[in-house]
Amino acid sequence: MDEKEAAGVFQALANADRLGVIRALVVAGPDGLSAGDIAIEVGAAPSRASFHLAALADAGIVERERQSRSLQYRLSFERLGALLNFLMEDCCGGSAQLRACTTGCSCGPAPEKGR
Amino acid sequence: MDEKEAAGVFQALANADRLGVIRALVVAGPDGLSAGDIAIEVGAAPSRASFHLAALADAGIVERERQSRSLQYRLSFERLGALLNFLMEDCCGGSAQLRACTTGCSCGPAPEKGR
DNA sequence: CTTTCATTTCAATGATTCTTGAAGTATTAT
DNA sequence: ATAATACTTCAAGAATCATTGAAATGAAAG
Repeated sequence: MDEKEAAGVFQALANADRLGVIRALVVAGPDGLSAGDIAIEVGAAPSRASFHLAALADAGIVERERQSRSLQYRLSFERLGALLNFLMEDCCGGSAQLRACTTGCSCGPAPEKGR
Repeated sequence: MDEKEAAGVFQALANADRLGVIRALVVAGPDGLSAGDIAIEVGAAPSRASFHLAALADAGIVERERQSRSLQYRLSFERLGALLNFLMEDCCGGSAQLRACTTGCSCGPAPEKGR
């Protein structure tokens, strides 16, 4: 992932509705949620929800699959993880200082360079 | 950090020039860089660099301090770490699945909820 | 085959964001 | 004081993004 691609993924995260979608999809688990349920969950009209889902799908953050009438969306943890890796490693050089500020992660010592 | 604030910080990261600024500031270390040096580093005209630096400063990602004639910018690792925490913990509920996709971090087991 | 349901796409509009060059502000040197 | 340096702010225009409601598509049911 290069800077331009990462910028696109960050752009996809740069919206409260879309972060709400992600939160809902994490809660929903591996089965995901239908577009309609997501729309209700974030309190947006169908076309608005669809617009935001398309932005997330374009960025690769969500994947969709038709399930009879409805489209089921689920989160791409791989993609989200790749973005975090870009920021931590490629952009910030695995900075120990940044690592230290990331309390959500019970990290051991910084990994060796080039692993 | 709530969804709206996080969206603002993601917006600040949603630009290749600004990611370049961050990269340059990580490399520069704790002393940071002057606005002029940053402009050269990312290959942008002064006013354009200033515009992007203002976006980063508004989002709290960089801090600045006058040093004689020039303004010295440095990265706020705290702020960047807080964003990563928001995504990992508040938004994604500390998801083991996301953790597993974040190879940059040599994590042990997921931290207990509410630590 | 027509209707219904679920969702997307379209079109129009308004709001933000980005870029550029010119003008303005702060700080130091002569 | 004047000039030079280092930035920022402003103004105008182009580009992108978001919201709304209406129309179109795809899948299933009657």
